[in-house]
Amino acid sequence: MLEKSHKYVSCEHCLVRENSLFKDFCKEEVAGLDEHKSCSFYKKNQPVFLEEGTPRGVFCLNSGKIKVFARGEEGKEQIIHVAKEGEVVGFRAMFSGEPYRVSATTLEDCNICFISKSEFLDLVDTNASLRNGILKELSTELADRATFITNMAQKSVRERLAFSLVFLDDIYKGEMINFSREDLANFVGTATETLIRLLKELKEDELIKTHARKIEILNREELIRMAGN
Amino acid sequence: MLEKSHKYVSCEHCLVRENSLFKDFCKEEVAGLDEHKSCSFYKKNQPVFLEEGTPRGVFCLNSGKIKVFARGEEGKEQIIHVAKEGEVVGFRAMFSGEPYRVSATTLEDCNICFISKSEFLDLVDTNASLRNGILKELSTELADRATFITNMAQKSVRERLAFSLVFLDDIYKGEMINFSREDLANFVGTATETLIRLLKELKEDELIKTHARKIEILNREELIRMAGN
DNA sequence: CGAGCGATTGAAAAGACTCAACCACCGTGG
DNA sequence: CCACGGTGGTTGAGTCTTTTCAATCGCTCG
Repeated sequence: MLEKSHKYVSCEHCLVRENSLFKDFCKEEVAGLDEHKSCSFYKKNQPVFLEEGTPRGVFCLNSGKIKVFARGEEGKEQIIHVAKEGEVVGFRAMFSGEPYRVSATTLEDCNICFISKSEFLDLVDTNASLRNGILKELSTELADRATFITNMAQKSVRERLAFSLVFLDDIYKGEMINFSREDLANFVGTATETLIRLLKELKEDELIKTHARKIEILNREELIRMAGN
Repeated sequence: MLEKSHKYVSCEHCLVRENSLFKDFCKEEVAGLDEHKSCSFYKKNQPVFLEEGTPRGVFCLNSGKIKVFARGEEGKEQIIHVAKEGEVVGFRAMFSGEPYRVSATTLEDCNICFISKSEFLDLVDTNASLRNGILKELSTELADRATFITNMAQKSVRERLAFSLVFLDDIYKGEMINFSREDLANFVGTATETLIRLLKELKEDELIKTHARKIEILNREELIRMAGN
């Protein structure tokens, strides 16, 4: 059961909009957004959309973090992306004309605004700056994924872990990384046990420190070196 | 040294245009394309564009095949994509505002048409159907890469090889797969020696047959089963 | 307080990689 | 026409990483 309490956030006063695709919207456009969007509260570990489902609109993340993942053969998750405040999630599926090919789930409590597909596509049609932002975003992400593939294919698990920790450190700017071991393993692309063993080594080398499940980065530079790019 | 002989192919009579991004162009638009494009002949193993280079336009593949690849830490190639006749290559970089993040090289002799960045972006601005085609293409490819990442992370080399062979079988429709062992290894994401050993097993199981470097698919169904998706 | 899930550890096995050598084919020049 | 050199393909042996399976621990929640 989806338990969503409504906690309205106006786009006009949205603090994270400046990081989003809608950053260049003028006053009228923002007002238009506000009129057509809805807001929902999602609890931790609640699905936002599911593979195979029909895309009905885009999700603008007002607060909280989300994981986007695909499932491999035996249902094992592979986390493809971690989205944070300000990000618009699920807009790729607006253009593909297909069901979702990935799923998204909240990693913590989230406030998420929803804009319907027709509304969003209207905006794309009429707003050149949004359109260009989307083209740029899609292109950049495509290149990022090429790097991701290369890392997966050529780096050791240890290197990928270092890489992932640095990546997540950016996402959790300021705070400690708050990821279950399983999620972290599914992001790095390894078995949970292997991940835990490697985390232990990093702890012994004083590159990180753990506080229960939370991970604190102690030596970012060395992790970057270890990641090897 | 780039040795290119010019062998002009008009877009109007281009047999592969119907598969390309430009398939919906009307007569006038095709004429416009023709006016602004140039044609070049590329020999086998000739670079089309290089990582770090500045994108100046897009390449429309009239005949031949191209590999698109990233380089890992020690310069090892990871092949991300194989493009065939009709495909437009390099258009992602038109939107990202960054240097190329991947390289492209011909796998065989190719005829390639070139459309400059400004011309291409003009077309995108004025032609909604092209624009939508691009948005769709980018989105679909993004999802494909999510699958690619998942395969890399979760499948064994044997499964990835089976997957790759089926994939290449589609690209080389009708013909045998004509890939160096090293390129194939760099596509599967493994060491050349491992690749050769696994090919040998597939030969013993009569799923494939090799003719010198060329690979003939004997049992596609079983390969699909083996690939596991 | 007990159930249950997530985190952790150990031991053994499997998968893949590296290194080193060898083979086979192909085009070149004598 | 043949020896030569070079590149790409193939094989073998040994090693290391990573996975798997099984078991234990520890904490949180009802």
